[in-house]
Amino acid sequence: MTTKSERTQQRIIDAANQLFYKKGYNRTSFTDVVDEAEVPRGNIYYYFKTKEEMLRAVIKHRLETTTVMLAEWDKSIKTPLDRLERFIQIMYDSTPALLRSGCPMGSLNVELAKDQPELKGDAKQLFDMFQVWLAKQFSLMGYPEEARELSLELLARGQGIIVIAQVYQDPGFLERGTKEINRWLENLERYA
Amino acid sequence: MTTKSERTQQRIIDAANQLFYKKGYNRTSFTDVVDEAEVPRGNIYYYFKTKEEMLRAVIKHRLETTTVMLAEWDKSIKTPLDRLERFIQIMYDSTPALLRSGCPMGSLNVELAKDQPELKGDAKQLFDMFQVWLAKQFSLMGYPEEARELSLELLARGQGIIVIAQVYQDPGFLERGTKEINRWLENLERYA
DNA sequence: GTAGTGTTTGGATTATAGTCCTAAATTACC
DNA sequence: GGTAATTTAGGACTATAATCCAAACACTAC
Repeated sequence: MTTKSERTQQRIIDAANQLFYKKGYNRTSFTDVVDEAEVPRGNIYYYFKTKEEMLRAVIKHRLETTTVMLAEWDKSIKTPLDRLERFIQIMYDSTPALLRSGCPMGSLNVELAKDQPELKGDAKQLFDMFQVWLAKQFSLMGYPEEARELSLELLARGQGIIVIAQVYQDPGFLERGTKEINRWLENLERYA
Repeated sequence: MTTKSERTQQRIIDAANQLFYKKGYNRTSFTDVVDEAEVPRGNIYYYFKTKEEMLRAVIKHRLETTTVMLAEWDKSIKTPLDRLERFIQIMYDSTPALLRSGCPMGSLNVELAKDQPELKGDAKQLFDMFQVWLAKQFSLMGYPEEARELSLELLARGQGIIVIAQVYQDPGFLERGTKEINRWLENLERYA
């Protein structure tokens, strides 16, 4: 059972998570979080002394939910190709959010990479988690040597497509892009 | 001849341009700009009443210098393939800056797209300028129908590679990525 | 039921941001 | 050379941010 305190903390993390995504980390204020989470002004400092701490909690939360998601995929999806395509699928499924606010992982990294190196290190973990999982799939698919490079290439393709689709507010570009990635993956499988 | 006032304004724009790139727009303060440009605190408001205005001036400046650069390329480089490869070349040449601060155009758009729609419109012009020029090259190369799509694809590839290279601080990935783009362009040329 | 720890409040405090003002200095023009 | 317009200059002002505080409340263990 969860205590009330734990639920409050979770409400804060959820609110911060949303706001960091929609407005960016730096443009999100404590006031924003407090309003969204509906906790009284001063209370938030009981849970997070600084904004950095809050961001780390948000990243931790994202890592946890992603871990669960990937583990489920590992269990429920049998072939590495299908798993990779499932990964691409979330891009397609998230079209509205991606057009509005970009990639939650990519845009956070781009923002923090500018001149907040300590926080950047934390945000990078999000990429690492996907990168390692993707590499495993490529490895299983028959590309153990190229696995890392292929995983980075897949991530890069996704990031690029999302940036351009967002700039041009073009869901079609996102759709064609994901289709093209799937073709690429299927060819890799074919010639493995 | 340039007046002292014009030179001061240019110094401000240059300083803002640099800072917006290195620290991001939102994290750059007037104080930062004032210090970097070495103009007295209050003087800056004689030139730019608001930060938005300053950003627009920076974007205008970037558009102007880019226009000049592309016009020069048009003049000095004969074939569309060579022009496209020249474009890719600047990515490779800018490796250190890209690893440090990302793509000046991409990161600005990603930042402003979050929740500053008015400014986002201005930043988008930077992409437009390249997009139109790239499309022209693809058109000349023999792909008039697909020109726009190919230009977006090229931009997307570039953006993706830069994001990943920055996240992983991996100049090699950037190098291999640009090489791969060149191969793709040469194949397009071959089968035009 | 009382002590003690954990939690909740709202407002106070401090720092920093953006913006404005006014007077002095400089430049441009008749 | 003198007057008007432009530019400089530094500090004042306001808004908003992050952070802290101390008193109240609530729950748990004895």
